Amino acid sequence: MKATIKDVAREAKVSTATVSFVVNGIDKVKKNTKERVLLAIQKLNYVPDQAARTMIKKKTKTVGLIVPLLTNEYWAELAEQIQEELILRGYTLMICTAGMKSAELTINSLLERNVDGVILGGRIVSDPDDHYIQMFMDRRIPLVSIAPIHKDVTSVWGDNLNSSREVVEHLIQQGHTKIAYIGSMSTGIGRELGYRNALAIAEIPVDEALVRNGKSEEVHNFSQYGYQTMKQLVADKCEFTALFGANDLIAIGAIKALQESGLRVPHDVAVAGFDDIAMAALYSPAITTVKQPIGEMAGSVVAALIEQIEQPDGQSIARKITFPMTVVVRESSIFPKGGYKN
Amino acid sequence: MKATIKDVAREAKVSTATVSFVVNGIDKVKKNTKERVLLAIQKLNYVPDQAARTMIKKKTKTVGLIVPLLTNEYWAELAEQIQEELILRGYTLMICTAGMKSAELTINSLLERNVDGVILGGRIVSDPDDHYIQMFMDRRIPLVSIAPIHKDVTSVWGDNLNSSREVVEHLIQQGHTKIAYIGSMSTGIGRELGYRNALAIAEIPVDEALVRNGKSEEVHNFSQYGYQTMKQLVADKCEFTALFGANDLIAIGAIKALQESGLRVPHDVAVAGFDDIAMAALYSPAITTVKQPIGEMAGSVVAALIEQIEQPDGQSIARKITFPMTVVVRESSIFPKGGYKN
DNA sequence: CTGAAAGCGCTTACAG
DNA sequence: CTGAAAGCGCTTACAG
Repeated sequence: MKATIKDVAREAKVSTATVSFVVNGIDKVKKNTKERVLLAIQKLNYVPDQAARTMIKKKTKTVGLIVPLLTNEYWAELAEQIQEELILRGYTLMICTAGMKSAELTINSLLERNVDGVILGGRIVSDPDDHYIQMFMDRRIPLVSIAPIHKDVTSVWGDNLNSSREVVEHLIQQGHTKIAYIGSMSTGIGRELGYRNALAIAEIPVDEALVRNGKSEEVHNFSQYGYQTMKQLVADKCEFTALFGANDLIAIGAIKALQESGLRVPHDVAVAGFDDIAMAALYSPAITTVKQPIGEMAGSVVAALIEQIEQPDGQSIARKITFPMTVVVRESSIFPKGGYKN
Repeated sequence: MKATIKDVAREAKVSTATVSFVVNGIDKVKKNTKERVLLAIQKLNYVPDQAARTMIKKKTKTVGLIVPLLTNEYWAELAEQIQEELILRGYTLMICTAGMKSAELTINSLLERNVDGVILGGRIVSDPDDHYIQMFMDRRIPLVSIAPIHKDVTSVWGDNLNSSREVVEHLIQQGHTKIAYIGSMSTGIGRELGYRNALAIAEIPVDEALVRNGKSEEVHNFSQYGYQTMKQLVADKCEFTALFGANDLIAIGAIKALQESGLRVPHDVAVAGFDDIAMAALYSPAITTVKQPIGEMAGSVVAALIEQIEQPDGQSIARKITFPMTVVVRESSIFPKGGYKN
């Protein structure tokens, strides 16, 4: 049988109020009493019942996270970090993967459960009209996002533009001038702009044939998209000696395609990706990429959300919080001994 | 102000009990009365409070899933599939990653939220004495696991032993006799036994120097573990022409180490992994592995759990449900033209 | 500091 | 059929 606050009170020979004070860290209880209560809690394996608490407080201490999918390591890691941050602050996380058939049901379940707030990991793919965003806002559910998706929603984001510029500048410094770009709607415009800016600063004209941008509907699977797009680039007989892929999975797919076409990386084509997933270091060749400060971003997004939840009258103007990111140079872009053949 | 059942009762001039009967479709109420109540509900925009209901019914329609971590694609996919199955049956999923610092807090939150049931994805790493399993069982929380971790818990599992035997037999058929094994506590004993059985059937004596088994405490990061262990095998000057890694990440880490040591895969060493994560097909070389039927396993584990939740008096004997798995042969183990050098 | 007691909004025996 | 009432497990003024 599950122990209740009454059982603990009886065991510790105090009132339920005192137990409640101890459990909630309200500093009213004599040290001696407190210890007795803690002992009883431990002995009975007491865990407070959230439902009862919720009924009184009208707060569920639950936050929803909507991500496109979990099988992309980037989102998986973000979800882990966000959960960690939330749990330390006493909140529970409910994860929704918006890429599944059941997306609508999952998102609705957030509403039914009366979550205290929602973190949006990018735009909800199945929701072109921001229908859900509007619904959350109508219900006054605090909202925060990982990408700047709506002018009234505070967002946390990496500085995609500048870090993309930096990684492309790294390729340029390696002697490349014919640099291809493979991105998609869902990797965001910032990375493409960074690519274009780097070329502009170096006074290299952009060859639009080398810029490939998949519409998000087409891109369910980044690595496959990278693979197919690179096959296409090769089939189109495009000339290039380097590639900037808008994320690591795209880059890995592209490398696979290059290798199948008999092109070596980095000897024939240098490659850089984005995100620094674990596989970037493990791949062969190890992939030059950009590392996002996921831990910090998770902390920031959680802090912003909890601020909104707990101080609803505070600053309500939506902010954009931008984090710097770091270029990580690895084998896939390093100028090999003997130089490039082109 | 939100309307309560009392407001409705007053409005309809009945008792709260009658309102409750109407709301819950309990057919006890005279048609006339019922209509009056429905009218009042509509007028007041009454929505029952879930928290209050939960407190009495002791059912939250929520299920917890405990996985070691989310950044392993295998667990991420399993989590996605389980969520999909649950949501279609009207349940919400709460995911806990047991590998984080906050593991204890997260698991406790499952108890606080009074989940109706728990799915254990393998043994909880931080819980050597099955303290949590015991706690769930003590509280009569329906429990189901993805690996056979406890004799009283129904489990769903792939047939590790036989599929491991098959993949090692594939290596043997390729002409290999000196086959190394890298596994760990957390990948389970079945895969190692399959390896041993394959050798035994082929009458190849096991060279224990080639069998490496990390204790689970040491193995936080499979790919790194595979990398280091392979470095060690090479440093130990062990003779082998093939490797069976107990999962794909171990295999990938090992390949990385082999390549750094100047050994080519599969020319000098053939490699096979396990799980068929997306990266297995994308890696270079593509990795021979074993594919688990994750969708079916998720469906099965959810069905077993919901059966326990909704028919607690039904079959209570713990079952072991085993799924067959498929060997997927790819480049990393294919005998190259010209044969092996040893 | 600590306890007795009044709820939070709902369900459910138990009477009538 | 319907109502009065006893909880579910917790929090929180209000006394002492």
